Amino acid sequence: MYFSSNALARKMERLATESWKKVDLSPSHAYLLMLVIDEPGIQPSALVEHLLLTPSTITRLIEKLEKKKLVVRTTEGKLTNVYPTPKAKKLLPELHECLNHFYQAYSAILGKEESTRMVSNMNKLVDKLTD
Amino acid sequence: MYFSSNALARKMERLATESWKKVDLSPSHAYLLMLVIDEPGIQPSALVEHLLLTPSTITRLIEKLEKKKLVVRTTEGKLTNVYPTPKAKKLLPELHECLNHFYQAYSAILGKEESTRMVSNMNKLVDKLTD
DNA sequence: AAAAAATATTTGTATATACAAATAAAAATA
DNA sequence: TATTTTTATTTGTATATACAAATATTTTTT
Repeated sequence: MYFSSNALARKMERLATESWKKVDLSPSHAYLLMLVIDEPGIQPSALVEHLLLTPSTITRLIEKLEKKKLVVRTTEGKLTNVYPTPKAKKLLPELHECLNHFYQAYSAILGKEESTRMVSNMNKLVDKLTD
Repeated sequence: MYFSSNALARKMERLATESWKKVDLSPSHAYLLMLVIDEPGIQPSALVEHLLLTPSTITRLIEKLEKKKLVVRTTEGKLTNVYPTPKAKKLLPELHECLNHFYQAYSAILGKEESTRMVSNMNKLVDKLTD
């Protein structure tokens, strides 16, 4: 189980990295950016929930996107809002293309049905492991 | 799919790390060590196949176990053999205990049947992704 | 036999992520 | 209102792993 889940994650990472090469973003950065475009002003805590990553990782991802001028951060009190830049919005169609490319890539290998089932099983498992 | 597989791997990593705390080894180190004990003189290239990791990672894992005096390496020509030390052999029962603890931990959460099915599905998937 | 190609391993460096501690602000309690 | 607790985010540092290049050796080809 240990090695299977790790191996699967690494394979998926590779496939995803390949898919997002065109926009020069890692899959995590790309997903985060899409969430920010979809919901401008979204807070890091919300990103944590969507992406199943830890707060520190989210901070690091945002920092990198900020350097690339794809998002901006405004902090008021203890809360932070993350907004997409025009540059990011312009990139959206390409991001969707990459997402689609990735989906096609793995569902071509697994079949759409099996893919869907697998994802939902994994999610169930993750939920159960999240106490 | 991308986040689900990654999240699952991270949860499993945590569960496994917990299980191997007693012997003060990371799961990867522990599995590698068990393989070496099981097949003294095993070569890095064989470990690569068993553990689904890259050669460089295997080298790094062995290096660490060597520092802990749990394995020794002998190199002749381009081939390297890895052997367990007596210290490692003495550790074997504890390693098995940890392995069992880990198995109990996740199959308690998922059920033995679902666990087995999940693992075999993941392996199938990994195989298909390994071109 | 000399040169080229293939194979096994190691080394330098980079990426993704996490944990724990630090910071800072808001909310709850006394 | 002052104090404590909780919540949100960031920072310092560590781990697991990979890729690409380097090294060394064996095998194949010429």
